[in-house]
Amino acid sequence: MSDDRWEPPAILLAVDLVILTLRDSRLHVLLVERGIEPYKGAHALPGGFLQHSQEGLVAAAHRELAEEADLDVETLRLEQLGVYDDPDRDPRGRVVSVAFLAIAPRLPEPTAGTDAADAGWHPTDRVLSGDVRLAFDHRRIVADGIERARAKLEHSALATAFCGPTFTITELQDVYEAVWGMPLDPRNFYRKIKKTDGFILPAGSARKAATGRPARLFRAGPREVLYPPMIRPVDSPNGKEPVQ
Amino acid sequence: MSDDRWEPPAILLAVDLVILTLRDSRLHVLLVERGIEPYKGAHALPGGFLQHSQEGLVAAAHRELAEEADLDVETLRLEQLGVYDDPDRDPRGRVVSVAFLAIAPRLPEPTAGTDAADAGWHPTDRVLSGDVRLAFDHRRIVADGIERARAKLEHSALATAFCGPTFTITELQDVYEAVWGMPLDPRNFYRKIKKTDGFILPAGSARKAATGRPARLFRAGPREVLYPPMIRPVDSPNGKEPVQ
DNA sequence: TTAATAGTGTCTATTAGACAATATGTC
DNA sequence: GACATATTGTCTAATAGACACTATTAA
Repeated sequence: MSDDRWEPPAILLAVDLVILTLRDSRLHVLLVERGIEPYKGAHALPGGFLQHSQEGLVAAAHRELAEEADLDVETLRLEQLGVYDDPDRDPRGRVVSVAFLAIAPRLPEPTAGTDAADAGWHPTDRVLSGDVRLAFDHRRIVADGIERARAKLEHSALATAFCGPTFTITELQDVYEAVWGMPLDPRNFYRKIKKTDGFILPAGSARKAATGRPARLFRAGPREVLYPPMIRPVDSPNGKEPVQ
Repeated sequence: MSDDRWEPPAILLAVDLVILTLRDSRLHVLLVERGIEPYKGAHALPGGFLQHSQEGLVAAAHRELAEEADLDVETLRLEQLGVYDDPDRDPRGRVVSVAFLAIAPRLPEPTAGTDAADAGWHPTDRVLSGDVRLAFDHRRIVADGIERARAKLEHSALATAFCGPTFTITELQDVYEAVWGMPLDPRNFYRKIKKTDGFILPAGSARKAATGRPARLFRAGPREVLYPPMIRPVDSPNGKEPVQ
């Protein structure tokens, strides 16, 4: 610990938010355009410093999201993603940032707030590929957030958080396909979802049909943890052969 | 973000360490006896404040571990466990703590360092049950660390980190049984482990036998991610609580 | 009717789980 | 020999994956 004359180090605490949503069956992340230096004009995750010593991290995250993107944030469930503390990650000095992850259903285009020149959804693949360049270490944070979402889709009912209050099983499959980045067999998916007790519940009668048979509607069920889990087809994990 | 006359809040950053090991087939956690207020004399996780503004979190964790428990810490791989930021968690003021998790093979009894009156291994069940009371919110942190270890045993080769350089399959099973807290069938376990390519590699010939047939020796293989995963028998699909 | 999507059924290869049988050491 | 633990084998129920088939709407 410390002796009595020890001087607390000057370290700033910040929060960064990875907000993911689905638009046109593609995974998108919420980015702002930075209005101040450093990285002025560059894209970045919403976020900022804790404002006073009693402010909680989650409270700060909600505040920044409201300030920068004017999103209705009450319904978002923030989950701790990790701490980013590379001493050189911010040119202003030592900034330790706690990243949060949240999943949003289809939301209206956010309006720019005060601090950020612009806020909007960007396809995650354009961020990961480097086509959209992010300030600080935010690309890494986005990558970590996506990987977390992929993993959580396997073991939790997180997928329903991407959907509105009611949804079809095909819409739910769209979520899995977009986040996992791979196609799934609709028939096996349907069977697996319906056999997982408490994952989804019937919600009224059928609806929707630009064409084809109308789909039944469901809503999120009480089950949070999926057991057995949804299985993410092997893309190429750590060197396992397709078949022995 | 901030305007130019904004005063940085006085927030202290700390690290806490959950070091788990196996002793007599029971899961143990490393605790120190606090030598200073608050909670002087109580058990607590090793940890402490960042000492200067350029010190990294992992570096601080290593330093504290060396100071307080005099453990050879070079081989420990620290993994971020989470951030604990309840404004009331420390009576001295606002202390935000980053917890790390590490798994240690059987280690010698640690010797007390300078800051801590005593350091030693304590069975985790006595911590979780409340028989051993911890300072601050450290009981919660230990619980989170154990749950993380349980989950990681399913999908990673973490179990080998509990073992020495070489081990038998039965010893590996002991790890799973102790961390998961449930018995496993040795024959099915044996088959499952051996069919997972790259999990373990043969290491010399047989050895060890107080009684019974000598077991073959193995060492950790290159595989880090287990696919398909080890399956934790369902005893209660305990839900994960949302991060506050 | 056709087109298009929703939903069901069926077969097969794999595997988790239960547990018998055999191997190899010490006493 | 008895005993204890390690290792292999075998049977069965469950299920992921592939895919044919039926159902229900709009045009």
